Amino acid sequence: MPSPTVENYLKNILVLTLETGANEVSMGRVAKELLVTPGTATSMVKNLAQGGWLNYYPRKGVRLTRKGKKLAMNMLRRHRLLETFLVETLGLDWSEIHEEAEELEHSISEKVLEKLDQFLGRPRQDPHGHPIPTKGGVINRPSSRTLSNCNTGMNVRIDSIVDQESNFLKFARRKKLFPGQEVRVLNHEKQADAITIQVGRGAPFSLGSRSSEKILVLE
Amino acid sequence: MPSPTVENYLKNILVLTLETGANEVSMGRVAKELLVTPGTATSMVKNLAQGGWLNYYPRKGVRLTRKGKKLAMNMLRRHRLLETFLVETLGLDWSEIHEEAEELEHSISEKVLEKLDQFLGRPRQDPHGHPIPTKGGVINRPSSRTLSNCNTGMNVRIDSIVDQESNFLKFARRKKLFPGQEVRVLNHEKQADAITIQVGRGAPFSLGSRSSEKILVLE
DNA sequence: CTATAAACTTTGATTAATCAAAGTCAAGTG
DNA sequence: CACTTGACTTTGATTAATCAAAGTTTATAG
Repeated sequence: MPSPTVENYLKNILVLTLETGANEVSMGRVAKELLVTPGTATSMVKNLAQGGWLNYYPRKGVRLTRKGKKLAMNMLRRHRLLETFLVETLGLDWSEIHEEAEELEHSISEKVLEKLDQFLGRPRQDPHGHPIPTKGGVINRPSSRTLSNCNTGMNVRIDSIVDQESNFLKFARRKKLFPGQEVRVLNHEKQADAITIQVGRGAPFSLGSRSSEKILVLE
Repeated sequence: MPSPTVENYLKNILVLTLETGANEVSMGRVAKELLVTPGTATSMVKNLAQGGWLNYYPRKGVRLTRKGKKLAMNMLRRHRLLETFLVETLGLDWSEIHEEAEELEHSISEKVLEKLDQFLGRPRQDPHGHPIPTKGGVINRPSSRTLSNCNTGMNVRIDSIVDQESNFLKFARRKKLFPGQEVRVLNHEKQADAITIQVGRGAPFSLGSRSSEKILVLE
């Protein structure tokens, strides 16, 4: 329902708030980011306030409402998934993908996006290393603990698989190593460079450190 | 440069001319196809004539110029390549792809389109069996001769594979049955419902009529 | 407490695409 | 030939997004 312009304003305002830390953004910054004259930004922002996307404090700035933030997060998700697709699947150059995604993000449907996410193996990060918001509109700050630094006896849950290489992902799928799965560390011999785990109630098996470093976990 | 609306008018006018055989299209048909009121179609068509996309003969209809036809063919190419991608790669349902492609075709760049074409293996037909125009804007009328009606001793070249079902395509790829390949018909026993062929200098093998009907060839 | 600069807002105009409704034309029918 | 019908065109209004230029506010420097 919202126009591409609305989507753009909200996405850019979100990015500005994430960048600056503050959650209010001045009109000057908005206008500059969107490459429009200040007058245009003011009148557009009034419409957005009218639509309940954000709160507008004249001569102060704007702040996204919950509704606005949700939409903006979704746009960010679209953008970053598309960038991932363009690099990973189609092999476009890093430098070209931003503009391309900028266009496509407005016309891809929720359904196609979901299929794309699935096709890509639900990546957590885009090619620039930026986190991809979830469908629910949350940015998962990636866990810094990997399976390779868990000790014998620990029970952890898989957060994500860092490697997007398809052979590794196939292997991971076969072993049921995917986000959300419970993993029990049966044995970790640092010297042997091997960790023996059990996924759910499956048969135990071992991984070398190369592999176990790619698996991010939560305790 | 042309707006999505311009692209839509031209593409739909092209499709109407292809469907009806005639190369002039009445305003009534244009308005109905584009789901706008007749007045809207008239004024839009005047703009298009202004831009050199088509010739407008009041109370008669419109006819695409060379320039208009070129753009329209390009839109058709985009549409059909996208439909192919949505079915083949993302596994969307046949029934959903038209609307999706209708949106995406306006925002995908020439560069991404080219990569997509490459990724898909330069398909000749979309999932509905419609031919995909070439980059040059030409529709390759598919050959009407299939491998199933070739006789013993003939040498033919594969034009395209009609079936877009991925298992069949995988099989075809394994057997090197793809557009451009030379095929020698070693034996065709009509009664046995089998044709024995040799692709390039490969080992001979046989196909039943179900399969050989899916392979269009040129003599 | 003014004066000025910078930041912001208002105003009025423009563009593309659309509709509703009124007007016009062309083709037959009686 | 006059009349009706259907197809098409014209007219005038509307909407979203934009700019340029004029106006207002806030902060700061003297």
